[in-house]
Amino acid sequence: MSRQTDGGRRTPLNRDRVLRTAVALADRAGIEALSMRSLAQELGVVPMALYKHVANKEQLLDGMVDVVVGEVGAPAEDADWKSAVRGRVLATRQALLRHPWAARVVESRPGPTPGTLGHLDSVIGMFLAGGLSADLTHHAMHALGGRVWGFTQELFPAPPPSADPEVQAAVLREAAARYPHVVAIATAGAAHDGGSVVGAGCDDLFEFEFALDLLLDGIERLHRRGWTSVRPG
Amino acid sequence: MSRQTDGGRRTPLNRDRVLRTAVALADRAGIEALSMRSLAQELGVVPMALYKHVANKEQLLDGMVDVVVGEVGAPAEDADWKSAVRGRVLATRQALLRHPWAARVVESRPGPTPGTLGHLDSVIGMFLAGGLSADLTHHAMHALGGRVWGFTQELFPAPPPSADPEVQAAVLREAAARYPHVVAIATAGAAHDGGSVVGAGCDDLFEFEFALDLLLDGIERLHRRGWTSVRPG
DNA sequence: ACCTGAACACCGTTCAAGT
DNA sequence: ACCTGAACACCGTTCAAGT
Repeated sequence: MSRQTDGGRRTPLNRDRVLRTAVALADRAGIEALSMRSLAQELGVVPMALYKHVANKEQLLDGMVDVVVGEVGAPAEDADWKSAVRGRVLATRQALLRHPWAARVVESRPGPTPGTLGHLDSVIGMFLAGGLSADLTHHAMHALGGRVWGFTQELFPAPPPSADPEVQAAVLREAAARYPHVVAIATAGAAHDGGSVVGAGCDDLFEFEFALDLLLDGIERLHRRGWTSVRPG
Repeated sequence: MSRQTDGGRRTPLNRDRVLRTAVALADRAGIEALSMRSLAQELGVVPMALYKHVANKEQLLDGMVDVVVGEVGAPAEDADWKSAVRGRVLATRQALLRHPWAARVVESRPGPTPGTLGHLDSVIGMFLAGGLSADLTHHAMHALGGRVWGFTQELFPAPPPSADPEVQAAVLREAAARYPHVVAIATAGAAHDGGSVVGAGCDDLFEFEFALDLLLDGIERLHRRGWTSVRPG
């Protein structure tokens, strides 16, 4: 249904249309369903036609990342550095959440794209504008790591969604014997989500902000102390 | 050369030999060179023979992860919780550094393996033994995120290794115009590595410990304050 | 200038057959 | 019980040819 039917003549391909269709296809069918061949079919075109607009699949993925990065709005101007960074990171998180495949693809890129470099630049600029030294800012960026992109790789994405409550109980009993500590904190920490104990997810935003604030507060403390890295030259 | 030549009769395959050969092949040739077919060839066997010992490639990767996790030694017993966790995390880091592909594969697994669950269990046990509440421990584990595995996904793995110093200078000049903040902290922070400014890497262990200690210190502070998560039930 | 067809060298996995 | 051969339904990418 999304196939082009403009009276036998197709609107000519261009890089932008290729990238946007790829993003839409990955959103709908999952990133594993995105191949040069499936994307070509989606565009009503033969696979080879794509290679006039993207050099190869790697460059296609780079381009898709920049489409998503482009969806992050402009940074706020007025606030202090800490809430400026905080806000920007959380805004990036929102953009990435709209495309479930995006976090994984960003991680998999072997190097920065223009879009991701621009994003890094804007976050670094906030630290520097707040008076942090280039040295502290450098390490702060490393410490934030994946969180600058608005995601954290979780220990494991989702707890197994077992339907039968009897099976759940049996699984839990066996797990408690083998991994007592895991079960202890899973049942304690997940209580707030209201669901069944074993299948309950965590409050992702809470966990994300918990770690983000732990890091930002620590960085602020170092900044106030005039911290510098003392290392052998 | 590594092909079996035991007088025409092959030593029978078993799961352990399949996994260890897969680990060795990934170490030597890279994870992208590991296919069911290349692994079979390495073992002097037809691809289908592997499927008697691992259900599919996913299970092969799970098994490889557990081989690596098995290389992490036993945890230290006596220390306080903070240095116990710190030591265990750094030991895990060492094991993962021996297998460059391992961090990426751990990240890519859709769920925990017995080995990774056991590893999580031991780290959680250290927090609980130190008197942290299950609640705080839960969030602490989330905050540590990938760091419990001994790695952090870097912003980007490696700076481009450009040979010609003239090209380097030109690249730097163009980058400085477009991404001034990135260049500012790259040149400041990388100075300690002694190499050329643009191609210098960072001190990975320093960055890793910087973030790890920021988190552990923050967690310790919350613990001393008797922190609890207050969330709507 | 832009798109196509046919082909190459790969994948993971199946099935039915061999020893 | 364990391994094999042939085949299936895929990949990304090339080359030379079409319009």
